[in-house]
Amino acid sequence: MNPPPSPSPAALGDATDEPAERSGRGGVRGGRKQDRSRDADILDATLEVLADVGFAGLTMDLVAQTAHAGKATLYRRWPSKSELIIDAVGHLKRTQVDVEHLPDTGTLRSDLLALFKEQSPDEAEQRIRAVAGVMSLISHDRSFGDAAHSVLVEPWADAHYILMKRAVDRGEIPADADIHSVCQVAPTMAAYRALVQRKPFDLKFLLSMIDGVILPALADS
Amino acid sequence: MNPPPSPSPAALGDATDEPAERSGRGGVRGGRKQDRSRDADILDATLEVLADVGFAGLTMDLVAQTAHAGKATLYRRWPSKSELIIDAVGHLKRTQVDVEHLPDTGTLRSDLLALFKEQSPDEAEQRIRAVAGVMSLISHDRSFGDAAHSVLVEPWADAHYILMKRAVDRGEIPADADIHSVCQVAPTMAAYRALVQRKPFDLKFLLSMIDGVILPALADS
Amino acid sequence: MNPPPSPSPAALGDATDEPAERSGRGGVRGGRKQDRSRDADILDATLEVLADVGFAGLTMDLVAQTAHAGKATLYRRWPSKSELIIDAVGHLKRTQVDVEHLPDTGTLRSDLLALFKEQSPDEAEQRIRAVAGVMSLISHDRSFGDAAHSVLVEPWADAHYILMKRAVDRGEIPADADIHSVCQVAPTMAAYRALVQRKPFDLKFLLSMIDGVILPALADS
Amino acid sequence: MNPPPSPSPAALGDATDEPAERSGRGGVRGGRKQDRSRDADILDATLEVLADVGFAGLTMDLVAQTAHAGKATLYRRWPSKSELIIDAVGHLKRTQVDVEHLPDTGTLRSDLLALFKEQSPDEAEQRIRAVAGVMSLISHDRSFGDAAHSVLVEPWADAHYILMKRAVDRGEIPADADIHSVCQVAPTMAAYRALVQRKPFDLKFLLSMIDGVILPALADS
DNA sequence: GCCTAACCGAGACGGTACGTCCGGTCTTTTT
DNA sequence: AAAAAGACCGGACGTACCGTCTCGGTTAGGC
Repeated sequence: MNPPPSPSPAALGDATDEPAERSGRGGVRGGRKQDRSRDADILDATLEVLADVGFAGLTMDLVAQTAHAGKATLYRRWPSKSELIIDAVGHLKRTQVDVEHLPDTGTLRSDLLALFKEQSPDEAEQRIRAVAGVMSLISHDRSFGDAAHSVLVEPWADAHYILMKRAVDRGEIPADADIHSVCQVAPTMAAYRALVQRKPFDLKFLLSMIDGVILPALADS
Repeated sequence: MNPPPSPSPAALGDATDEPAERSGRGGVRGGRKQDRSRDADILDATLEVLADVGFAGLTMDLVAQTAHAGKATLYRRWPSKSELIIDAVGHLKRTQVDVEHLPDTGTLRSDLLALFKEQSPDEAEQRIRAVAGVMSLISHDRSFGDAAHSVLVEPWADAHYILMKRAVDRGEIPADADIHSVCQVAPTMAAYRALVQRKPFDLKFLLSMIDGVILPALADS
Repeated sequence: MNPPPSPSPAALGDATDEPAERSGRGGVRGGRKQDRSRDADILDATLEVLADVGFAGLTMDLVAQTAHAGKATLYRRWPSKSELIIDAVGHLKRTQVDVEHLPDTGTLRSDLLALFKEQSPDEAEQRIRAVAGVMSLISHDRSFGDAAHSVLVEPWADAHYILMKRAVDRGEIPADADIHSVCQVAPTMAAYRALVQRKPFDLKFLLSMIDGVILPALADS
Repeated sequence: MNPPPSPSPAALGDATDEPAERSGRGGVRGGRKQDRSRDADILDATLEVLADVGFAGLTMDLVAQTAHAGKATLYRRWPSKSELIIDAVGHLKRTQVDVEHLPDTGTLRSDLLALFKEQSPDEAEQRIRAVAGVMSLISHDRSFGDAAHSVLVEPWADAHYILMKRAVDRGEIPADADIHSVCQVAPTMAAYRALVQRKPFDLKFLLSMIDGVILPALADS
């Protein structure tokens, strides 16, 4: 549903795709290759530091030290602290919803509830705190919003979409329901709650969404 | 529905509540009074700088210079940069929704559309840009989220609530609909769009909300 | 004999001698004064650090920390590390030869020897090590050579000059001797030994100078 | 008088003196030989860079680039930047004084003047600038002082010694004069002038030395 | 002629210091 | 005592450079 949002420092790779364009005399162009395995180390270190000391306490020196890297290595890959953090947040996405093993209880309502209960509160908390801690970056870099969205909302909207599609397939809800719009509601409002209001996405709120908005919106007219 | 969100520089008031504690002889307490007219100048300067260089480029020195004030004058009124900016955002005129003169066209759908078309796109844009520009503060100061919420979402949720209540009253929608939950949907998702995704809250999106979520959710079951 | 070689950060003081030249509206021009007492603190800290860790180990952060100052305070006064160190070396000069109390033994030879023995070997060693440790700066800044010269050679040349003048006055050496040239010999060669060859300025070398060069050059022709 | 100052890259030789310690089976030791012709290229490049940007602006990357060499090639030959520069200075052609063809005009005074006028001002200037430019190294490496001394002072002191010995031989000056000490005076003070004070070693100064110090010191007592 | 090891240019790497900038406090002078 | 101006401390930023290590490729030897 959402294409992989080109995550990482691409500029360098692109530039070296074209060898021997220096001068007419043959293009010697050697040199040690950039060790791309450092990328992941650095991004992991960034997330670790973020979790440890928060955004306010994150410094490039600390990241470099944690990743056992030189600052120059960081700046060779990312032009600024902001870009590094944005990439690191984009790196979070892998740990998310397992679309292959969604709950299948027979009714949409219990499916949605099961999906909510399935996730580890700790992991969710950590993910939200990481993203919330760096909301600062929204004003620095437009693309941060996309990264945050793709981490916090899209996977859940996808999951909701699948659950609703199944409900349509088994005739639980009418085929003409706008499940594309409805599947966005709970994940988006949960993210807003977490990021802006800093209130937990708890069961009470989820129930008000499911029983007050989602299921009524999908019911037979 | 929402209490007036305590808007202003509180630190000072607290400090000056207790004068004359210097010597025992009865309150020597003299000296020049704080010139409260500077408050507005400084807040205006803050907003001006925010508009000019954005949050990332905003410095206290720059605000002081723009307001033709000394830095000490700023810190005498606000304890930190964050608090100043939060106050400045709270200073944005809250004249968004005139609850006394909401549209009344006969159907909920056209009421909602009329409410949307009523607002000046320019003012809305400015308000959103100002708030979005300082989303940074969310990670610094918890209360900023509340300020943003009360500026961007609450007035609209209130308006939606009133319109839906009217629809209930005239029998257009069933009395047992959870209008309290539904009235949050469009304003919240619009704010999320504006703040996180930085996409405009346009008619197309509004229609998908109204026709895909809100009206179905409020229809007879 | 040698005029005080304008030692210190003068640029600022000069600039602020002329008030009210900002704009036509009156020249408000307030602001905290630069605390000149920090100058000496910082120079002392610089010399202390130099003595402790040597030139190679001297960093601006360390100087700032030792002086309990911010780095900005250092850079407000000196434009670079080199300039600071040069000034610090120029600051050494006060501890030197006491021209008022030169030895007076009756003969030039024993006067010169007494002058040599008078000085504390420790202080001399410290002074030489400080200067030698920062000879690096010679290639950075031309004026460093002057500072080193005025610290290491001029006071001694002055002293030698006075001793030789006395010898002329009492008829020990002829009046037409070029004491102005000869008084430079021992101090200059001692400095060269100390700075370039890193050999001590010991008694053996002094005697070879006095008996091999200075006294013969001043003897009756 | 002065032994040839061991000029060159020793580290390599030492390293290759002990081959075949890898495995027990008898010294597999093959491989390409070090291309010693690069040595001179690199030293020349070092001197070129020194002349261009001075010691302060000299970086190993710049030398490598100028010599069209890799940095590893530099460090394979010299263990540090200092050592490279010292070697480069030692590489300066030592063809200053032709001991076989010293002037012989009949008097010591005109011999000394002739020796001074003989040298090309340009070459002398270049040599002094090169050495002065790297005086920095004195604080890093003790042996640099010896290198500078042997380039700038010793050849001239040797020459002066020979001229004075001749003057003794032909009876111009007494045999008991300490010509060993006196022959050091002018060369040393000239070097000090050039290195520390950065003043030229001009005729005026030379005359003050010859007529004010050297000749009086060597005159009959 | 082929294999192997050390060489070579190029440049990424870890580490450290530089000089700049900014937040929040304190000082000087004026009102 | 509050105001404007700006110096002050502390600490992070992004850059530059040293000395090491890695890359792909080249050049001697020994077989």
